[in-house]
Amino acid sequence: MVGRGVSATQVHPESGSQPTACGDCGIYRLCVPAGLNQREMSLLDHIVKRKQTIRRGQIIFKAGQILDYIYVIRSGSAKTYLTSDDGHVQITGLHVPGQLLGLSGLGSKRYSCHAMALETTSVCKVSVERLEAVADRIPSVHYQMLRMMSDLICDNERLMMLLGKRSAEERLAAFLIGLSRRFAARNYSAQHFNLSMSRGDIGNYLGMAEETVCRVLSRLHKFGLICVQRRQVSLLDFEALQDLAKERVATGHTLVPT
Amino acid sequence: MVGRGVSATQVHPESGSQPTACGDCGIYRLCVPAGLNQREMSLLDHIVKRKQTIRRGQIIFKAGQILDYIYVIRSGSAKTYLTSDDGHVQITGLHVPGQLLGLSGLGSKRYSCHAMALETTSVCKVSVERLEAVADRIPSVHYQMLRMMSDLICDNERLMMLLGKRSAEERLAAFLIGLSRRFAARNYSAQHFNLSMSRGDIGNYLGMAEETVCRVLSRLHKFGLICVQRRQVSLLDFEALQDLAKERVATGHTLVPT
DNA sequence: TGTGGCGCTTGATTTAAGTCAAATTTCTGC
DNA sequence: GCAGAAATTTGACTTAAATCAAGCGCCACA
Repeated sequence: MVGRGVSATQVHPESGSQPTACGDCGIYRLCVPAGLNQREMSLLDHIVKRKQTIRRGQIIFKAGQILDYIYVIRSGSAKTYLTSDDGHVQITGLHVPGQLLGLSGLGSKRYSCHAMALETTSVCKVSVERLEAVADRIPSVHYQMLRMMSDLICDNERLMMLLGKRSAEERLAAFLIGLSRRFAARNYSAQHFNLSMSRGDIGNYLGMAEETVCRVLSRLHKFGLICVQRRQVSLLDFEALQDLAKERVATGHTLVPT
Repeated sequence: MVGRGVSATQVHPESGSQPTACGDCGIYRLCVPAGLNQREMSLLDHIVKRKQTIRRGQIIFKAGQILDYIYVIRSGSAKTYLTSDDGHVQITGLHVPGQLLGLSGLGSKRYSCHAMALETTSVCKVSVERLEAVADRIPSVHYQMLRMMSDLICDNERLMMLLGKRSAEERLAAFLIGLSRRFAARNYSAQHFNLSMSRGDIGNYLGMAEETVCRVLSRLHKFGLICVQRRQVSLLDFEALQDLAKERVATGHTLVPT
């Protein structure tokens, strides 16, 4: 059984410590300072407001606001989403430690989407103005920014592939595998983790009804591919999940109860 | 009746002329040199290989190849797409004049997707290596790159909103309106234009079957919102299309034949 | 100028997933 | 600890869109 109420994010050795310089941060390889030398990193260090804590459900920024800060997730997670005039909401991203929030607004100087913490989340705040000043002096910071943005675009491309034309089962399997890989890259457990989003949010993100998310999760559980209890997930058969996520057989290849 | 076989893209005053400096290019405001001064633009001018012509169906680059050039569409259009190991294809973008191709590969130094011309298309080729050299000397070029990438991310966010959870009718209406707006921004006709993609491609892009694209287009035609003949489209009732694209009424609000 | 083929269209049928509804469990604030 | 709210689950039914299938029309190329 999976430990109840113990979030995977609490496993990280970093949490609970005092604000740290970028070089000592557990995720700096995934963050802006990756590839900078000592001197460059120290310049960056000076413009980062470290370790703001944001509670679950709290809004980090809203679409349309002036883009004053870029946020980096240190621990926890956040969702980004758009809302249309008719009240429809679309979640556009699920963000985990090491990811930057706000990049899509750099062009217009305004946030292009809303961002909300999905759990208690620790972020670094970087003033855009000062970041630009530093970037003008250190070309590699510019390249880091470009890298992170192009990575974001690649993520979006992959997500589009997922949303394009796949069954609910395939999408959810791919979603779980993708999450697992991202956690693995951050030294969290790839097998046991916490879905910080509600069923409704997952459904919105993946383009299916909340009830469908429940049903598919139940089915995957019943067939022993995963174990879900509320928001705790364990991936039991990674291989089978991968097959489900990738394979496209012409005739409806789905799991059916015996 | 819409002129048969005359592509909207041929309306542009630019086409047919000789290679031009960036400052004389009809779309420079949408392109990298936007906002540069004379001196900066002239530096950029020197590293641009102008006016390569690519024929319909020709591949511009493939995913995985070393990212040597960024391409800018001068006229025509291109699609970008991903392929998965199982042969599934997902179109991730439809690109029109002024848009850059290849940006998503900047992080990994390899193209992250394939790109193919949808019609006879004219592009500028920019060496990434030399672009980076120029960008290191002219900070504003860096900002232009950032701007174009963040715009691309915004486009993707909006697309995700579209694909998320909307009916076939809404998606197609939004697709047509979006295309129309993009053409308008480029001084092409917002009312009459050429769908450079096949029904199959549109379906793939919007996450629906080819047959559904046909049926929805027919329906929109029958109700007088648009006029379609093969790939020539005229938007006859922009208002109604907008309503269709945006409005979300709880009870299935769709056009039904009397 | 005929012809093969691809792209498009339309109809009939099936089906995956949505919607509605209700029970149950878990969380939160007091 | 308890009441109320929120999240999750499951079942029954409906439906939008997919699939299967066949015919048509335009275009390219011999």
